[in-house]
Amino acid sequence: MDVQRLELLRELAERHSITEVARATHRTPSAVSQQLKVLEREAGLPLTERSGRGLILTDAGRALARSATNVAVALARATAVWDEFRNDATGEVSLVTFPTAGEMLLPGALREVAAVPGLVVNCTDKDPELSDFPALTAEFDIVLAYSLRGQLPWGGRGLTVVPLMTEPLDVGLPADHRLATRTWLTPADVVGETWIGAPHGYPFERILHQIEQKAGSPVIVAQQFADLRVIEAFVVAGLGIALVPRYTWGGDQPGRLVLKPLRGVDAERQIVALMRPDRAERLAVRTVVDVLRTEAARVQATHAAIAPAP
Amino acid sequence: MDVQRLELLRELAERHSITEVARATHRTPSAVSQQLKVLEREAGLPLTERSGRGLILTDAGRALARSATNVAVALARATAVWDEFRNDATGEVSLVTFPTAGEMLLPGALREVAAVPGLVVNCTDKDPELSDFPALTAEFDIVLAYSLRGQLPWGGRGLTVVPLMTEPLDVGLPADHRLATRTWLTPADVVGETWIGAPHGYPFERILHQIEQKAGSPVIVAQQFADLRVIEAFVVAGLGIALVPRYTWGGDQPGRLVLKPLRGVDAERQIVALMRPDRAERLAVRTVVDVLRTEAARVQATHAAIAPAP
DNA sequence: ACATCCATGTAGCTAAGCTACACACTCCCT
DNA sequence: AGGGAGTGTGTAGCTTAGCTACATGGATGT
Repeated sequence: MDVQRLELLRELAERHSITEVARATHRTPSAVSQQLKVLEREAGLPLTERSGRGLILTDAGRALARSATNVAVALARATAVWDEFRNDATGEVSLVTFPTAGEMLLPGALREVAAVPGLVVNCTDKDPELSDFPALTAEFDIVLAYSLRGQLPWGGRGLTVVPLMTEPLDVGLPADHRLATRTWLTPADVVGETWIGAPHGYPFERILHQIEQKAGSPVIVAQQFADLRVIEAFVVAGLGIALVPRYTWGGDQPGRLVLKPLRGVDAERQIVALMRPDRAERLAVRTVVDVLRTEAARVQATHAAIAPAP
Repeated sequence: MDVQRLELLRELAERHSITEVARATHRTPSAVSQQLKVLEREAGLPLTERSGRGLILTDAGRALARSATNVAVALARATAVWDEFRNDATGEVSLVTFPTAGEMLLPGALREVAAVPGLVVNCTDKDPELSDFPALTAEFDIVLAYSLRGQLPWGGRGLTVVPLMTEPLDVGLPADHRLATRTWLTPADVVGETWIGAPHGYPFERILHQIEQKAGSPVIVAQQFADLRVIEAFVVAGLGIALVPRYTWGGDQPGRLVLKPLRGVDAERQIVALMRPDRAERLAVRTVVDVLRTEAARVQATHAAIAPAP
């Protein structure tokens, strides 16, 4: 069976539209349609069926698309093998990050990457809801994503996930707050406070729910911001307290914002690299991921040194 | 990378000659040569080098050929997936067997296979030396082979090996032999006898060596035959004793030939199905192998019932 | 030294797969 | 209801990858 056609089917499984597949593969929709029709004839059973004006895969189609992924992985691994033979981690790698990880990891990582000649990394930042991370793998080689402990929204979807670090989420307080002298806090300590929260779909929301459950009373969320800088400004202004990622909080509020660890709830997030399995095999991609891993370890070690965990 | 070209490289790794690859893939040598040249240009480094009038693979070429096998496996698995969807174990499967296994397993197995419409099995028999079994996988989908315990001549070569049964090798005696009343024998019992052996490269030879080692004196091998029927005839004629596979000995010498188990040496052989990994994934091939496995179990159970092991 | 077997060039053809355009269908919005 | 914008799918025609047929040059062995 022709592997190109399988590839098209696999793209269709992700993009849910022939037009989109055509755009992604630099082809005409007609060409895609024709090739899928040939594939269907060879298979001898329907792989797609119309649903409204788009079309969706049948069970057989989905199963075949899954196999197609394995083929793509084997193929990518083959090209990686000979890239290794030439020691040639060359090419373009596209990466999308959420803001805080971009700030924390990318500058250091890209400095390392610059040492590899011919390796180009194109970065963008997006601030998606938690559930939207997997969809980005269709567009980008590497997706920096986060999740809370135990929660794996990208499990079972056949994506490759490489853990980079786990980052504690502390409680950010103004320096003159009544709790600012404590070494650590419990849900009961903070449940009565006014909170600066995050919009729906962001993980911090879940931790506030945990605090409510542990303390037995609801928290008061005054504002909801996606941008951490804004949140920090509000905290410093005394308008509330907030959950702040320990390694990521801004140095632009020195002395005016203090972080206190939270005990009794799983207050940490996992930062991972999320990839389509075939793309994860490319030597250039693997090189970038390796750099990210060491950079993450470096950041974590640095913070542990200057402020040892309680 | 084009998978067809990788396939050609893989064939070249096995057949060691462009002409042979061309013959096997129904192409002209020129076409094969051109495609390999394209592959080499894409790879950016030499994959083959001339050796005399033929050519051999470079290290890079071999590594790439190995990856090509994984691609072929993934691809074969994909076509198997949709064959399963259609419940369509159709096609031709070629099989080569050594004589005794062919006699023991194939009639029953092919009767089972006949129940699957559209599944055709083409069988041949060959009586190769032990070391020649792997080469046959280039030509046949399934190779029935045997090996002694602990010995795996086809390990590390990337072949798929499915165990079918382990068959004890007993000592065949004429019915009026002085040892014919014993229930089992030791190396010391039989080392002084005159033996009918097998030619070089056959596994029985190794067991005779083991007998010599255990008993401490050399055995006398009078004749060397490959065909078991001939051996049995010589034994019945009182010209010597011989190692005889327990499940395979002929019923054409009823009462005139008795088998006695041998203790103290590893007197058994493993009968396995040997396949190229990609071919092993074909649904039709897997179906035939499954039938062979159950048939082997049936034969083994039947013998255990009529003559329980000591 | 000649015959033989090999890989590999070159010219030319066939057919797979693309684009461009036209058409049919579903949805949504006024 | 009825366009308009979205979808997938046919048809005609072209481009080119990849094949065959034949010729060439190097290595082997008698």
